[in-house]
Amino acid sequence: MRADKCPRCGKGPLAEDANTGEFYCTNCGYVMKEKLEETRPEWRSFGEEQGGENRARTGMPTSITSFDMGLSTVIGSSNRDASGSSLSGAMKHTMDRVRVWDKRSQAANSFDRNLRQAFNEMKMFAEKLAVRDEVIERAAYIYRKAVERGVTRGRSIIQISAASLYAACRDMEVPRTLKDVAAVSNVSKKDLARSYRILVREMDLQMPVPDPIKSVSRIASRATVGEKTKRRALEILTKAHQKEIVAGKDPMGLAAAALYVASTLEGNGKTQKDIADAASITEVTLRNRYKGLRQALGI
DNA sequence: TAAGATAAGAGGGACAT
DNA sequence: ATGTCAGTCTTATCTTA
Repeated sequence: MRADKCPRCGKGPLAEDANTGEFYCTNCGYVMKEKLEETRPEWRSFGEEQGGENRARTGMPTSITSFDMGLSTVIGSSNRDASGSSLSGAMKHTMDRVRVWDKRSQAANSFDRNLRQAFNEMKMFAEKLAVRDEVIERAAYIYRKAVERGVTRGRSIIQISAASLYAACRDMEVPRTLKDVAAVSNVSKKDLARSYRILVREMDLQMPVPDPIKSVSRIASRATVGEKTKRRALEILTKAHQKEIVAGKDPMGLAAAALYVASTLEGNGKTQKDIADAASITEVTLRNRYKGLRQALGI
């Protein structure tokens, strides 16, 4: 699996630097920008509703989910310049300073260690949630900002990681509920919700209002209702939106209710329980939305 | 058996104190 | 900071068709 030819001089062989894990050409000295394993494209599909046709590429050249942005060159310790002569005293001093900062970029401090751990957690959560890589990138960005602003102080990495991921989903309108994220992250829904709100408040995040329409196909596939019913549910939701009865309501509940109405209208016997289970809400909540929907639309 | 109704409890936002 | 209030969702239980 490992290429052993240098992309610059075409020869080789390549060797791994024991300290940095980087690969370099033993012939010309060319250093790979990436760890070799990450350079090959890796194709996979995401999400149950995309059905596999929506493919994304993993292994970005420089990813902010990598704690040091993938820049991992290390400055050596010998006080010699490129041609091998000794450095002047002033230059030695300068190089010392450079090395200090270089070290700091190597996860030598708690800031980077913290980020690295958080990113690993978020990747694991995201994998289980089957969300696209862009969402992870977004989550990583939010987390980094949160740490820089000191929002995370006194809160667990896991909690803020999960909250960042949830925030990223919200931000990018990927329909994942608090419950979903809580389940994969082992953080209670309550704590997750609280951390999420803290993130939003402390960082003045502007979140789009969750759109029930985005949730419909998710519920539909889980409850195995047909495409026709799904489209009907979408029409119902659009009408409901015009009647302005959707404000402040749980989007999952609305989506589920619309699907239930559509399903009844189409005459394929889905019970309230079927739909409610598929949407991870209670039958009562579904009924309440359903009642409002029927009223507003005169069904 | 499915659908509807009722009641109690939790958690958070808005607003006032 | 703390308390109250209205509104929402959830769970449990009972009734109705």
